[in-house]
Amino acid sequence: MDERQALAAFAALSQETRLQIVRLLVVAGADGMAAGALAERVEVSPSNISFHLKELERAGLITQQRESRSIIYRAGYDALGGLVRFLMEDCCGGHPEICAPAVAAASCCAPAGAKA
Amino acid sequence: MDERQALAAFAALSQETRLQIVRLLVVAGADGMAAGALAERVEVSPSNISFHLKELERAGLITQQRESRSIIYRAGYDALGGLVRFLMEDCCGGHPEICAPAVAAASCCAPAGAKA
DNA sequence: TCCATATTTCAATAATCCTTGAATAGTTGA
DNA sequence: TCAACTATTCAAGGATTATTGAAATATGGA
Repeated sequence: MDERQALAAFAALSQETRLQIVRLLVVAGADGMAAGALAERVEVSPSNISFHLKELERAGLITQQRESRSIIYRAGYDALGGLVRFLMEDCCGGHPEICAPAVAAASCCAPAGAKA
Repeated sequence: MDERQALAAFAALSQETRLQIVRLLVVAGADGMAAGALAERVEVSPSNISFHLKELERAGLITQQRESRSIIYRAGYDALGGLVRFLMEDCCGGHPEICAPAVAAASCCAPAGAKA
């Protein structure tokens, strides 16, 4: 992840519809969701969801895969992780306790036993 | 962290100068940096850095504190952590191994021994 | 008080982004 | 092949955001 990619990713996430899409896909996990299903959930037109999905893909935050008539979108967990890493690089000047809140945040779904 | 705050935060991070500011402050830790020092490092005019610092503060990502003539800015690690948590909420549909890359990302500066 | 330092505010211009609806393209089953 | 379903593309208009330089504010020391 370089600065250019990070900027594109943050820009992608700074729009309501797109942020909702990413969050839905993050929850959906490996199953992903079809474009139409996403459009229903976030209540926007097909053409509008398509516009935003393209933007998210261009930013590298989601992937697409055709499955019969539908196109399934999935969260790009690697890219999301890379984004967090880029933002927190060399953080807190050697005093880990200072940025503990930020670090702890990502233990979101770690299996019991793994700690941040 | 609600959606409104998250959108403001991502919008704030989606601009080159502001992203550089946040990254510098994340590295600076508790010491923070003065507005002028930031302006020098990212090579923009005083008025421009001021504009972007205000934007970052409005988004809740940084804090300011006057110290004699200078105004010292510091990263808001709580807000950054909250942002990550918001993005990853209920992630990966109950399959933690899928979003492991994202979770691992935030072990950035964890003290030796802690791992994600 | 006067000057220098450090930073912010303001107004105007330039650039970018979102929404909308109609038209187009790919896939499937009859 | 035809019709239905699913999704994307395109162009136009409206709205938001960044940059610039000059002027203003706040602080500290002579």
